[in-house]
Amino acid sequence: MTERHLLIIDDDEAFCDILSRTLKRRGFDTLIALNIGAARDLLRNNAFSHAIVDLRIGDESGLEMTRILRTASRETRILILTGYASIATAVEAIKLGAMHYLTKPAAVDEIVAAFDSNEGDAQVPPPETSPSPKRLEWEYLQRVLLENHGNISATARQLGMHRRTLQRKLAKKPVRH
Amino acid sequence: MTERHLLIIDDDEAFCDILSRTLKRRGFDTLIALNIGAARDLLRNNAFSHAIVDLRIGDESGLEMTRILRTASRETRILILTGYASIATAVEAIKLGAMHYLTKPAAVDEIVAAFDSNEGDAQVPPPETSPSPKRLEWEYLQRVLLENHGNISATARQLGMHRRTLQRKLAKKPVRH
DNA sequence: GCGCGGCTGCGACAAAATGCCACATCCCCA
DNA sequence: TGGGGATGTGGCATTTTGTCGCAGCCGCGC
Repeated sequence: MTERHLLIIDDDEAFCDILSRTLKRRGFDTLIALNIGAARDLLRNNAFSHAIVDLRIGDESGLEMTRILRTASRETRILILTGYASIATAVEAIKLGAMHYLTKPAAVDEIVAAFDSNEGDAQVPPPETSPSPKRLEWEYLQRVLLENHGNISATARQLGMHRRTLQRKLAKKPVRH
Repeated sequence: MTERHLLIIDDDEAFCDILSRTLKRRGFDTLIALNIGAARDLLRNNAFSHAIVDLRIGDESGLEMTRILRTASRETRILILTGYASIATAVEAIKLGAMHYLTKPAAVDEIVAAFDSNEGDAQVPPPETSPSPKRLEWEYLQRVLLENHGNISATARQLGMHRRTLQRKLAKKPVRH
């Protein structure tokens, strides 16, 4: 495997840490930047073959970050990974040269698969099995619930779902697969 | 104004007619194709500077149509316009060379603006609100479906859900928020 | 102490979604 | 011409929702 220097740009430090650690086990050599300034500094002294960027880096824009990465190197494989996904930003990101656009939550396998797709055009077959929609939803609910400090009513409002329904979903155990 | 030859590919004839008439008033010289075959025929004898393509042309794929258009001419400004919008297909379409991706219903002004807009000077802010679980699921289904090249049975297996259920979910239009 | 607003858990019931089986087509031939 | 797989659809039995309503708690200001 060739060198895989990966830069993760996301303002969520805990998320970065976990992602970084996991990807290191997968053979990536990762660095983290919590904002665009930090990323710029790292770019001065490093060349990255891969990058994962969040759309919202604090109050900064991941699209701007993408532009910077692209300017620094046309070789970098840029992956957008965000909880604030929209079609408009996806379109923009791809135009800017991002190679893929995933929404949180996403399995690490999916991230790696996205990076590997088209690499030397050896097509990666789709995984045998992916998380079920139920599983994805459960993780998502947990994440938003955390954002709302465990407030069920607020979470339900934010998600546009009925509080009763959210309660019931949370009461259930996560589906395995 | 330079010549604006526009090809509309959509299986909804009424929609095509209205759109065509409106855009003619805006100075476009439009032709309509209700399916890929018809579009192919028109491409044999015409060169188009612009194209609007629906993602679901009957049971055919707008992505496939985009590929064909791109092959026919690298100059054509291709706009995807669909009621079944998803991030996965948007990413794919832009990679294939579409210049923009709008969701139905879209104002004619938006369409024209999209055609006229030049390179990504667009400032797209990420959304404030989180997507509803339904929306997230829709996006996910579309993504996996694309991975499986549109094979519904395979997608259902991969996701561990019933094929019938997947069919039904796909048949529905995506929820807005 | 008291009322108010917001959050929470939960029962009940109708409406909608899902799981599951069956069948008729198609299409392809790795 | 056969077999295997994919697809579209109809018809149920089950589950899961959407919605209301009600009661209990808690923090806060008067």
